[in-house]
Amino acid sequence: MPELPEVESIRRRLSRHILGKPILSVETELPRIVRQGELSQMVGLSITSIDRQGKYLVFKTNSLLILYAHLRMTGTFLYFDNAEDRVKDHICARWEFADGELLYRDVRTLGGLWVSVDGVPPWKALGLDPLDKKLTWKEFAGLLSHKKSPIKAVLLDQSVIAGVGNIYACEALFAAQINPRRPADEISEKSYRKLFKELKCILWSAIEASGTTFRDFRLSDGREGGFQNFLKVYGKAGATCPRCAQPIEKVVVAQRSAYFCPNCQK
DNA sequence: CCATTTGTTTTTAC
DNA sequence: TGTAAAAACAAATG
Ligand SMILES: [Zn+2]
Repeated sequence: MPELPEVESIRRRLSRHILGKPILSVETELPRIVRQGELSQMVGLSITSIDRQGKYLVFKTNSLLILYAHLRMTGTFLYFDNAEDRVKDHICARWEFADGELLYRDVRTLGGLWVSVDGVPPWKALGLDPLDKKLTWKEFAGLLSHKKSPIKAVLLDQSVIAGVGNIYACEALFAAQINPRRPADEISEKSYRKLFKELKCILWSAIEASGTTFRDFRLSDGREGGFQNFLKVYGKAGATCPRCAQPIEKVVVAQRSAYFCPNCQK
């Protein structure tokens, strides 16, 4: 499930391979995933930069055209040199360069691509990036602490903080020892300070490890990320808590599964 | 066929 | 009017 670290890992790898190369041809194998415009509009252009906004990827080109992408559950971008073997199944779109090929692969096909020529992004509201160097813990606390919803629901709200998904919300709350069901307005400043620190630490560590491979996620070269080996609670219902050895529980918070230690997280 | 998985948008409720 | 909770939605997998 691509969240901020997985999307960032993809962004970094693609940036090393496709910038400035003319797009010779484009094939749309699953038109349904192109939510706006046509990929064929990109033929002849080259990508000048790749940015990330929350979990969206933003491909700017040497024209006004911008390609936006959201990977949802199982989407990923793959890049292969001409000589390399590559996966053949579940490919939704391909961009051909002189020396290689960019692929969008999506097993469950819930992701989306938007071709925009007016500069209007596909998202309605996106909050701040938790890794924004200018963001302070007090600002972070200010954004969350007036909400009455469970803290986990607020962390997942992309209009508040952009990029955190289920895995890293669970892991950050465990590290900060906060119960995912606790209302956001009942959390102390001290706890918010710890949550902000732990969230950033986990996200940076996950980027360092090239993300988490859980079920379908693969890196841009088809290999797995490494952060799943560092997960403490996500997907570990029934396992013993690494902090207190009590069992990890799985509950539903805001229509999402939440994994936590009832003994450590208050 | 159903449960499960996800983030976002839409709808409903307060 | 605004916020919050719930439902809808996309589609494939086991
Ligand atoms: Zn514990």
